[in-house]
Order: sequence, then structure tokens, then C-alpha cells
Amino acid sequence: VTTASRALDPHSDHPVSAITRARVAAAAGRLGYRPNPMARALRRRRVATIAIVVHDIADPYFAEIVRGATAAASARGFLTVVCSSDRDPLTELSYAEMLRENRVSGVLFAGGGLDEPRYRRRVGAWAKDVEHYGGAVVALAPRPEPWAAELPDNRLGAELATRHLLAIGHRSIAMISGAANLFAMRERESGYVTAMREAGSAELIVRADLTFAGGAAAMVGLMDGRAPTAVFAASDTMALGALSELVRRGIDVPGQLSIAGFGDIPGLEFIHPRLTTVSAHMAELGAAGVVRLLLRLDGEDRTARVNVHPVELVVRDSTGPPRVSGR
Amino acid sequence: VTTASRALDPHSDHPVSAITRARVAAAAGRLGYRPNPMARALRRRRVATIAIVVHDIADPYFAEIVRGATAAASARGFLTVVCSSDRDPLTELSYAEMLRENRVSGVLFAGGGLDEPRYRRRVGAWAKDVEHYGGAVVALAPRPEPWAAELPDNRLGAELATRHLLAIGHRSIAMISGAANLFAMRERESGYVTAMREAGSAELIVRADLTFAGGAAAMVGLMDGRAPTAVFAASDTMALGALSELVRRGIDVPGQLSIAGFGDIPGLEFIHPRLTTVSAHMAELGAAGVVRLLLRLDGEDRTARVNVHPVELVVRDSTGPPRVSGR
DNA sequence: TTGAAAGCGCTAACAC
DNA sequence: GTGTTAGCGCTTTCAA
Repeated sequence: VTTASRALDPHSDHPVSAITRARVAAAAGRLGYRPNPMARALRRRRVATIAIVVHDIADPYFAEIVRGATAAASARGFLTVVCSSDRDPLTELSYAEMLRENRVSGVLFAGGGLDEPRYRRRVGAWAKDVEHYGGAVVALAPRPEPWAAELPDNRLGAELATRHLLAIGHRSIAMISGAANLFAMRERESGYVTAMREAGSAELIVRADLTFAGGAAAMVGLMDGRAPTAVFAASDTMALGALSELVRRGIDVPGQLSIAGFGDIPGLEFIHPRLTTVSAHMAELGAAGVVRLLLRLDGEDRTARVNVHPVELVVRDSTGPPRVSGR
Repeated sequence: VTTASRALDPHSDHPVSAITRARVAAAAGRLGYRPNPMARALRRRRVATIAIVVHDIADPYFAEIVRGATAAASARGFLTVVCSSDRDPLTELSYAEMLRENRVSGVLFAGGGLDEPRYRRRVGAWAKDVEHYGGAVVALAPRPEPWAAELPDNRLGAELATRHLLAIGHRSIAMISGAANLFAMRERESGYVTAMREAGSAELIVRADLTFAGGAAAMVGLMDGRAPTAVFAASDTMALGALSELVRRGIDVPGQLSIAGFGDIPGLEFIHPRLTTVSAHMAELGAAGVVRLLLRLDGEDRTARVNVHPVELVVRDSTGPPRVSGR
């Protein structure tokens, strides 16, 4: 049994003669033998399953990350548990707890970290426990924790979108952002602010739920005040919500108001007007997270390096020059 | 240890005195003891994890089902593995294989069955294996396999949507459906056909990918032919795609053409025009699937009963009377 | 390079 | 109602 175990384990570095290896492989094939994952998990002290924690599985941004991650994981023999916290930190922590107890091999955090002391303390302790049993943790959104991370370039993306709006002539550009204590939002806001300051324009950030409804509500607030000529939304979902509110009001986009999003979720080229956005390649990000996680499990990456993935501005039809108002 | 094991297991029917039970609970609390899921899984021959197989996790219809299922499962101490087949039967089967090998407690099939002999044979054999080790299988969409099922009333839903269009005066109503070998589509088509025949109107079914792009493409085809005055799409995602094509062409909805969908995915009330659809309560369906699955695991349901869940027509702004064309 | 033996932590069969 | 015992199927010493 020992020799068979070694011959069948590609990760084992114990020497097995070529002949024996072949005989084992032949016997396994003949008998249809596959190692029992449960016995293996008990012995190895962890299961061949990874988990991905998202804020909202119904948001295409996260759904794309999950798509990429599950495909990459299954290609390497790992199952993927998906946990959708619905943006509730307590729900997220209770999922994390379940994952730790079940000794999942690793956890991908697709949702950004929260700047909240109690939450940070609990997440920190939790991660220590996971690493203690040999599990890996990788972040796919910015967090204060010193974790390995694969991130989209949030700051640059926001800067690109804002600069694009500035370049086509806008000066009054508002940003629809999410909760202020979310690190991902801080990075995107920082990119927006950088571009706006550079251009000497006044910033205006409004906060909303990171949902379609939230984007629509934020747009209502914006239009009822001194309406900007352009809006940069920190997520495509919010951008779509804002856009729907404009359509509802019969406001021409981009004629009267330009709008840009972030993420490049699938289907944007079919929206009317086709939404200008920043492509964050979420599926690739999810896959990169899995690769990084598996690398850590193999002990080939002990760093907390943060890999920042490139983003690109995708100019479509929802942004255009501001209307030259009568002067 | 045995007594402790029994005292801690809520499912055990072996008698344990109240005093002992209390002492065990106290000791467990004091020691922070939690049974090891891996050892338990090895012994019980299955893990406390269920799986849900969807066609496309990025489609809000499935995302909602997953949301409902994961919440219900985690509330009962089960983790949920999500497998998105991207509508490829081979991918789906390879996921199923992984799930069987990992001895998941049960599998929820959120995507409908395929009328394809080879696929049906393989799925049938797979399900036998799963049931053989004590796993449960539940369908959340119609399938030919004689499985336990929790389904939305696809037929009635399609009938309601079509009748609504008929009632407000339409006679030329096309249906945008999905692949012909998908049982879920057959049910919805059958509802449409029933209503149309009842009204003595001619049916017109066009097929498309069950995506946003597919819906848009189908609409192109429809408009380039003898355009109907109303369209019923077999999924909200396709309806949204069709709608975007109409908006692109500057066709007024519902003024020039009415459109209705199926599912009632989140956010439809913010689309313009707000989409009329059939509410299939996907999250509840996912939760019901989990409950049913757990019931079967407990041996409290050995039937292959098909529970059909009620659906409701939700009339919003995308449907209205046909324009009275010059006569 | 191979193999024997121990044991991961639990639960079920079987006494008592 | 409680306890003893025997594994579940694997991987990892340790010895040869």
C-alpha cells in the first residue's frame, strides 16, 4: 500500500522505481482505483477543496470572479465552495468559521476588506488559525491584512476613467462610490481624486449601496442637486443603475450626461448606450487567485506579495463630450 | 468517547441520560471541542457538503438560486460547492464525477436536463452511484430522470405571460426560447403554445443562446422578418438582451412592441422600461431544494415527488396594448 | 527502493 | 444507558 500510495502521488518525492510505478499504474487502471478523498483529507489534515468568499454572488462582478476561480480550481482537482456574505461582515465571519472547521485548503477573499477594528481583529485571528493548519489565504481585493493578494489596479483604473472624462472636456465629474470603510472603494476614490486634482477640478463623491438600486438612488441625488456633466461609478452594477435612472428621466446619455463604470461585466456591449468602463478581467483574476493559492499550498510562495493586475479603459458609447451649453 | 459522540450528535437516536448529556455539553464547551469533520466524513462515508450544478453562474437566474441554496445549507451546517458548467454537458459530467468521488452529501441540479441519449445514460449511471453511497440528488429544473424535484411552474408561467399579452390585445406574439433539447424550455414553450392555440393565434418560436447576447440576436432576427407586436422571452436575461436591441433601434417599448420575460431576476424594477415578467422565486427554490435534499439524507423522503412551486405574473411597464395600426 | 506498522478522529457494532 | 473495540483508507515514520 505504501508503495502504491507513493507511486500514485505526483507530489511525493520519495523514490519509486519505474517498473513498480508502471505496475501500480496498471493495477490502478485495471481496478478502477482512485484514492479516497476523505481518508486522504483525514490523514493530510485538510480537504482538496478551496473556498471563495464574495460580497454578493448575484453581482456579475463577483459571479465572473467565481466563474474564473471554479474553472481553474476544478482543472487542478479542487472543488470550490462559494460563500456569499450579502455584504454582512458577521455572515462573512460565520462562513469563514465553517471553512476553517472544515479544513478547506485555502480561502480566496473576493470582497474587499473592511476598516472596522472588531472585524479586522477577528479576521486576523481567523487567518492565523487557517495558516496554522496549513491552509492558504489569498485576497482578490485590497485589504489591510498582510496577505498574499492578486488585485486589479483599482487606483489606475479609476484614474483612467476619470482622465478619459476630463480629456473629452468634462470638468464637473461626480463619482458614485460605495461604503467609505471598504478598502476597494478607497483605492478607486483615490484614483478619481488624483485625476481630478491634477486637472484642477473639484471632486464630488457620493456614496451608495454597491447595487443596481444603489446606483439609481445615487443618480437621483445627483440630478436633484447641481447635476454634473459626467459620472464615474465605482462598479458597473451601480453604473447600470445610474444609467437606468437617467433613461427613466429621459436624459440623453452621453448627449446630456456621460457615465463610466468599473469592471467590464459581461453584456455591456449590448446595453444601450454601450457602457464605457474599466476592464478588470475578473475571471482571470479569480483564476490567478487559485494559482497563487495552490502555489502557497505547495510551499512555493511564502511571501505576502501583492500582484497588481493591469486594467484597461474600454471606451464605448456612454461617454462623450459635454454639451456646449449656451454662452 | 462513544457516549460523547452520541451526546453531541443531534441526529443520534441512541439514548443518553440528560445528566450525561449535560456533562458532555459542558466539557465540550470548556474545551472548545468540535467534532473533526474529516474524521466524521471518513467514518460516515460522506462529507457535510452539498453541491449545486448550474448552467451559468453569471446568469442572475442561477445566481439567485445559488444565493438561496447556500444560505439555507449553511444555516444547517452544510457547505455548498458551486459548479458552473457553462452549458457544456461534458463539463457538467466531469464536475458530477468530482462530486461523486468527493462523496458530497447531495447534489442540486439547477440547470435543466438535456434530451440527449449519451448524456442521459451517463447521468443516470452517475446518479445510481451517488445514491449507492447514500448521497441525494434533487432537481431544480425539469429533467427526464425520475428524481426528487422542486420546480417552478414553467408551463403555467409561460401561459400567464402569453395570456397577459393576448389579453391586452396582441395577436402576433413571438417567443424567444433556448435550445430545443432542454426540458425547461420545452415546458415554457408548451405553456406559450397552449395559450396561443387557445386564442387561435399562430405560434412563432425562435431559438437563441440563453444569454443577453442571444436575446439580442434573436430580436434582430425577429425585427428583420415580419416583426411581431409582442415577444415572450423564456428567460429574463434573454428578454433584457432583446430589449437592448429594441432600444438600440429606437423602437418604443411597449409603444411599438411589448416584451415579457421569465424569472424575475433582481433589479428589473430599475430597468427602463421596467420589465414585465413571471416571478419564479429562485432563491426560495434553491432553499427548498436544500430542505428536500436534507430530508432525503435523513431518510424522511424516499419518493421522487415533483413539487411544483407557484409562479406569478408581474406586470410592469414593458408590456402594453399594441399600437392601433392604420386600418 | 520497498514494506510494516502506527494512527489521523470519529462512529457503529456489540457487549454489558 | 454506557463503554469497549474495531475499523473507515489513507500517509508517514521507521526499519530493512
